[in-house]
Amino acid sequence: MITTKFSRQRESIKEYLSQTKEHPTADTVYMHIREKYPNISLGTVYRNLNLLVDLGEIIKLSPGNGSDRFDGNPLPHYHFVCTECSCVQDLDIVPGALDHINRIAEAGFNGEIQGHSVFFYGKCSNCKLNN
Amino acid sequence: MITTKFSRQRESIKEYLSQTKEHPTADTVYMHIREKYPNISLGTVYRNLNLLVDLGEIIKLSPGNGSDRFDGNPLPHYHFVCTECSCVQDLDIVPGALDHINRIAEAGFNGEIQGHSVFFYGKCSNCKLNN
DNA sequence: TTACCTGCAAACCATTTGCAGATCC
DNA sequence: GGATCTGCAAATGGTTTGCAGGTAA
Repeated sequence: MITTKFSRQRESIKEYLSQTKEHPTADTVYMHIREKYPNISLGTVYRNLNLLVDLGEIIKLSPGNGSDRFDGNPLPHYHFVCTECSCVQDLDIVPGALDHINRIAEAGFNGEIQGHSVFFYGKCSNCKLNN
Repeated sequence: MITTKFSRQRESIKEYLSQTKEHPTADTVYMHIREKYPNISLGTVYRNLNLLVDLGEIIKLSPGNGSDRFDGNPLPHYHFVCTECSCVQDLDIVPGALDHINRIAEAGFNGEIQGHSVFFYGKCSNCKLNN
């Protein structure tokens, strides 16, 4: 069990993440929180982001390209990554709509499939228009 | 277009990858190639791995945890990552069996879905037995 | 001969960590 | 008062890169 004490820095990070749809990197979070708490350090941002992930209050995304990103919505959902501008967007997929792929994967596999992580790639609506 | 000259180091890396099922990290590749070419440098291993990826002869996997891994089989297929021992294994999924998820993702999305990357998580057969 | 390739070492980038002091409860 | 938190700066780990000398074609 993880014990925590109140911290205004952590509160601010949580609030920022819950209100943005940008799926920011740790550094972007740092930039934003610094507007309110100019003395906050990048180390504190990383520590709190990891703590919030451990508490299950936010989610960490590792899309492969570059840095990890963070999502204030801890409920299971899927993400899209634009191959042109690298933006990350939530997808509007019915919860459970992809659960069946675990069974497909489990056929002919001797271990135990417990979950999956999926990223969809392509062009976001902006990049689709701009060329 | 990428132009290349023969290199015994690159040949050796390609051969090692085509023959192992370990999905090794760059460092593991380095260890193995060093048995035959003790003077090879890690930089050269990285350069050749990236070159082979660009040539489409191997595939780079980014399972999120720790370092990237490399797969000598460039044909599209899916992977399993063990949450206990972190091993990576090929899954025996019929080619195309998951193509339909792109259409699920595209419903209600304004951009253009061109592909996806999926990792399945759970316990490998070994770790399933050993507890 | 001239790309391309190599080893080496330094640089880079994202992330983590040790420390001494501050803060919450 | 004691555990948790902070800023700072240094350390870490994975990967890339500049350079000067080698090698394939």
